[in-house]
Amino acid sequence: MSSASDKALADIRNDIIAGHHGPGSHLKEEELALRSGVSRTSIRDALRRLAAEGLVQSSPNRGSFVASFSDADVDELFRLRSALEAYGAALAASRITADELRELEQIEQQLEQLARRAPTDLDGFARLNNAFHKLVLSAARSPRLEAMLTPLIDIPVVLLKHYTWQGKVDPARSNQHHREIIQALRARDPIWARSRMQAHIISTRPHPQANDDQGGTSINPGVEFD
Amino acid sequence: MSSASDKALADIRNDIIAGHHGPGSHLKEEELALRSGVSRTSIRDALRRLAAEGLVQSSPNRGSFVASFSDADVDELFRLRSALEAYGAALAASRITADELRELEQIEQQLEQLARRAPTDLDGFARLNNAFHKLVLSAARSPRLEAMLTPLIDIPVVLLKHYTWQGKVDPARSNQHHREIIQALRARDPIWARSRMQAHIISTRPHPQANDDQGGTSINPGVEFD
DNA sequence: CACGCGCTGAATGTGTACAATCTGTCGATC
DNA sequence: GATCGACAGATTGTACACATTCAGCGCGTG
Repeated sequence: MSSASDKALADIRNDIIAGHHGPGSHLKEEELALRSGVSRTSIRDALRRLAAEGLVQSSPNRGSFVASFSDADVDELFRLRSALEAYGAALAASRITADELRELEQIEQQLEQLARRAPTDLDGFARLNNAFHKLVLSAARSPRLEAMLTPLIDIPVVLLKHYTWQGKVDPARSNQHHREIIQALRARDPIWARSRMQAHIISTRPHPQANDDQGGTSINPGVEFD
Repeated sequence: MSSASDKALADIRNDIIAGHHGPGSHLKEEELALRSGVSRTSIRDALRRLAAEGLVQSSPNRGSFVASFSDADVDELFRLRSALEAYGAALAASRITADELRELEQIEQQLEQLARRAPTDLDGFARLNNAFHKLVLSAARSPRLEAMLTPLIDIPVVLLKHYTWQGKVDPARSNQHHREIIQALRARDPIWARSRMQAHIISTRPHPQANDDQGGTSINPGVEFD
């Protein structure tokens, strides 16, 4: 399945990211089929793949729904992402090419340009930020890691659309981190790259508001993730 | 899609694990459909899910093939699994119930019984070992982590069938590790559980024979994984 | 009024037919 | 003899039609 199903996949994903389907909304197959101009068969295929990515959730005989995330889910997501992407950055430090490093710098400069403007273009920022992280990930040369992590990187973009990012995305600090990551990669220092990436992602994670330390089933910060 | 597709999924997976389809072999849809007594539609669905798990690889217009793993792949797999499952163990330490702990001990005792017999029943050992790890994982109460990790836990079973496990599976040592993990979980000590699990998995990983330290693109042990 | 039963319509699950694509082979040509 | 090209068979991709399941609703009953 290629052309039709791929088109469907792209269409649906774009519509979700663009906010056309809100979290929890029911993705009806026939509706999507009509919208994309392909048959339900291809739509189902695309939905399966999106479910595998975690962007939609399916239940038998009920259909597919856009995934929705609780605060705890988001926290969990970022911790996982932090652990995995830090691992990826360490691999990338050994394997990244000079070309890729150059491209990384280009992206970083574009990010800085964007950060200097007054009303921050959050959309564009997210897109460039994504490109940065995807590029580092691909430099790790681990297809499986890439497959697991790509959805985790994409999901925050969806979150941006529908949840209020708890107050602050700090472009300046984020760019500072990016520079440090590039520095570590250029030095080909896996440990450095690892810790920088981990710190970067954990620090960009949205805070569960006023994390009351009642303990219970909530996550114990700074302990469980590596 | 439930009954037919689920049956297909189970059938195909079992056949792969049982060694009926070797690594790299072409999984022809019609053939599988005949074998499972369902239509190609359901087979395709099952193949998609298996592809998402990484147990099969699909390419457009060519079909699906049983995944095959190079030594480097296997090494990568185990490192990833180590990082993720250690994280899961840490979560489990906070969240596991008394019932689950009891069940864990039961499994461990069965494993010990098996280890005492002369010709080690590798098949049964693998199955119980799997149950142990799956149970710890489910105690972490993180559906996403579970989804990512389950395939990584299952794949070694497939490997056992077709690759020569570099010499030694040491049941006694493995059981020793399991006891320590249970101990850490009962103490509800995330850090302890984490490090025990990590050590356990890394130590059960098959060694890429005589890891010649030529460096290059090969993995630098003890550095990149957390 | 609350509860339960059965119906109905919409949505998903499954099967089958047809279209598109690829792989390997056979033969013609240089 | 080697290479290129076209054909044939097999295999996957897509569409559509039918079967099945489920959620909601209205009706009747205690």
